[in-house]
Amino acid sequence: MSAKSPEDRILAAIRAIPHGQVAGYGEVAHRAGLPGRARLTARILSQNDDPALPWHRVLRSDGRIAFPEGSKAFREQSQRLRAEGVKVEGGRVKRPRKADDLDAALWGPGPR
DNA sequence: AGCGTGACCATGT
DNA sequence: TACATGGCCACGC
Repeated sequence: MSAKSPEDRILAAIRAIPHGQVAGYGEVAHRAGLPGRARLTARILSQNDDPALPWHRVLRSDGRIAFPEGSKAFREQSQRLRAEGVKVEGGRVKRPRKADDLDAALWGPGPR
């Protein structure tokens, strides 16, 4: 059967991140069935060459962009995130907490 | 085999 | 929130 390599799993986990949402490196690794391999995720992304991979949805665990502020990649990532409705301020991503998310679900873009 | 480096993380202060 | 420390794992020299 398909004995997938860790790389394939991580890539799949990243592709599984919904539009407008973000995830941490460790979180991605965990979802890929590789707990504790956050650095592996980072390395995969640095080596990836798939333009269809939503790498911009992957951030550090504290919601910060993993690039130095002002760098090219940094601007690229923040811009893409904003294009998906994610707020980015000071190199940090305002990620909706559960409570805020619930609020948004009730009063925000949802039905009614 | 040892050492340094890296798109990291959890914990403590 | 910011900084320091220890841990993790893969790669190159």
